[in-house]
Amino acid sequence: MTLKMHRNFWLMKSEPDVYSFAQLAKDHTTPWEGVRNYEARNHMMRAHINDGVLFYHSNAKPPGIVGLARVTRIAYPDPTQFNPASPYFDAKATLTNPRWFCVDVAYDRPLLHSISLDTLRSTPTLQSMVLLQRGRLSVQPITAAEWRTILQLGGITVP
DNA sequence: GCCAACGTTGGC
DNA sequence: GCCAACGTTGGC
Repeated sequence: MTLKMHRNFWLMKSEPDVYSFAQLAKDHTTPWEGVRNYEARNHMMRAHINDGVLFYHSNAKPPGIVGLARVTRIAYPDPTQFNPASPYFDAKATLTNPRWFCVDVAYDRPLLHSISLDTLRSTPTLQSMVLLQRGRLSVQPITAAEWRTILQLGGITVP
């Protein structure tokens, strides 16, 4: 009888003007609402409780990874798709047939050193990061090796 | 604020 | 099912 620990890793982007890592520190946990891209959604639907999350600030100066979070609730229908007042409203979504899903993400810790996009680009072992291949995907998988490298770059010794 | 990259929509 | 038009993302 084996108990396999499934822990996957993700990078999630947010514009700090819209929702920052500092805000997550205050909120402790937040629904990762408003993802309206199928591939990003599909990644979230594969997330497990306790999966590691790299919190990435896009449209920031500089853009980069600023902290760690983790998944605390697996995918469920994103409530904003049903709300006509929300900017994320989707008229084609129904309660019985939702289109969009979100996960809950909890604050973990900041990186000691934020890692800019430039630094990621210039790190040889990170060249195959989805971020560097497919810039626009807002929820993307991170390999265990990339996770370790990034924590090391960020000055985190005990994950 | 610009604009390249690229995902989505909808007419056919 | 193609693909042109359109909208969005996100670095710069």
